Amino acid sequence: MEKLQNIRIAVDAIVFGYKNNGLYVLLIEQKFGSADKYWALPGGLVQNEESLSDAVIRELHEETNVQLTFMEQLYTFGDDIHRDSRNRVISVAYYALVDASNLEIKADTDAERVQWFKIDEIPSLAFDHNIILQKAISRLKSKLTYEPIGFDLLPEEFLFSDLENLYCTILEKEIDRRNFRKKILSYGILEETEKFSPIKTGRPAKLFKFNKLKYNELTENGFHFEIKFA
Amino acid sequence: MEKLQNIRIAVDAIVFGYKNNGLYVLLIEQKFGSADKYWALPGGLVQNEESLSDAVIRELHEETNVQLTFMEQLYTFGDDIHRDSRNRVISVAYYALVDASNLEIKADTDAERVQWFKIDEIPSLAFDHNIILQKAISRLKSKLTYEPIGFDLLPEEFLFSDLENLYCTILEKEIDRRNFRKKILSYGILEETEKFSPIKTGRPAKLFKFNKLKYNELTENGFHFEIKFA
DNA sequence: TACATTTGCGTATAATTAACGCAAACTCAA
DNA sequence: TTGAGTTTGCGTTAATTATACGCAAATGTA
Repeated sequence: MEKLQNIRIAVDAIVFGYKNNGLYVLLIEQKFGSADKYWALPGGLVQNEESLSDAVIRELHEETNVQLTFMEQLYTFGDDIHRDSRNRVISVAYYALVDASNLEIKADTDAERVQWFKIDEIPSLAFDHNIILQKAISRLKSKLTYEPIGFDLLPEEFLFSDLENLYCTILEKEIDRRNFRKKILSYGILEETEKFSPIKTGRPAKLFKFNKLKYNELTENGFHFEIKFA
Repeated sequence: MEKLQNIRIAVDAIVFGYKNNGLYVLLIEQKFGSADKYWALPGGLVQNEESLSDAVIRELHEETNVQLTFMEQLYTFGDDIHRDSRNRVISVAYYALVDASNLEIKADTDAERVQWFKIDEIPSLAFDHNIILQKAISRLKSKLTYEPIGFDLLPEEFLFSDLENLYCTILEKEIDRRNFRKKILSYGILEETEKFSPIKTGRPAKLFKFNKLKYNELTENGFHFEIKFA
């Protein structure tokens, strides 16, 4: 006869933001006991009557107040049965994007601190969260090349140079500015606005908007977004 | 105060096989009570001291005796909290490939029947297994275009026409035989053998082997497998 | 020996990608 | 007011890759 199943199920969230030409991830500081402090991904146990994605939303709302522009299941971590030393916990990880340009994260509470960390300055995290984060970064990078999720990291209206920088920074690649522009424009998924950048250096730059409706329409007709680099 | 978590965790497997120019999936017949019979994906509850992927292997071994050539996590289904009407069960689904050309599935036991089903002749399955299967098919299709997993569905040594038929059948697309051959050969990931097909119609065809070592080496140097169709 | 069939190699053309030139439109400082 | 510095926005050309075919070679069979 089998023993009763005694496995807990949790969700963890990797929230990415892009600001100051850098990719950031949201971490919280967990306090175990008095001196034991660890930065960790936001997350927690799933409630009995709650869907997995609702659990992620709830945990994020409890710990931060970010407004997600995109969320997707990443992977379920349950092969290392001692990833949490106290109990067996299986974690379903989700990654999400926010427009970080215009965002206040929740004020610190007694229990927790919340903070953006630059992607190349991540400390040692609790549990297997460094591994989870690596997987999220790698997924973000590849998704960026075949779906237009870069726009979910930018403000509603953005400069072409912002988009270009975002791609260069996250994918860590050089890119020909002119070919990149030509390619994206050829897709016809951007809308020009009448507005111009407030930045007062060089030739004034138009602000663009991503036309999601148009993108969906094209996609239904077999269009496939793709950004490749040398 | 929170109620104790009461959620079960299961794994389910989608095992694909390719034979007679068709894509097949392995299903088992589950018996609930006397008259209630349902075809379902192989799977079951995860044991306390067992990794997720071990659980899949174990369940498959208990129910079938297939030899997997590829396995990967697909998705975790836990948003519909009533997907199993008896308890809340979250299922981590894995999909796997086998060389079905030379394979005996386990003899029926009293409890269960095991059978290959052609992908376009799937009955109504237990729980949300039709949805899970759809997701697996869609993942298989897309993965086929950017990773060389087609070879995992074929025998060690195969004809070019087999590979070509596999792609046409699974992706449901026409393809120019000559361009397909040229493209695959240009990658240098196939080895010619000295052997020829036993089929006695038309010009004798060479048998080929997939050179996985060579593929891995190329991949490390930035090579990217890709098969696109018009 | 002619014919049906499938394999294996080749070539011409179209489409796409990569590499780069350069003027336009602004700010700022001399 | 003018020239230097900077960034944007639009082109042009060469290289590469994809697409659409043609056709002979090698078998079995009538």
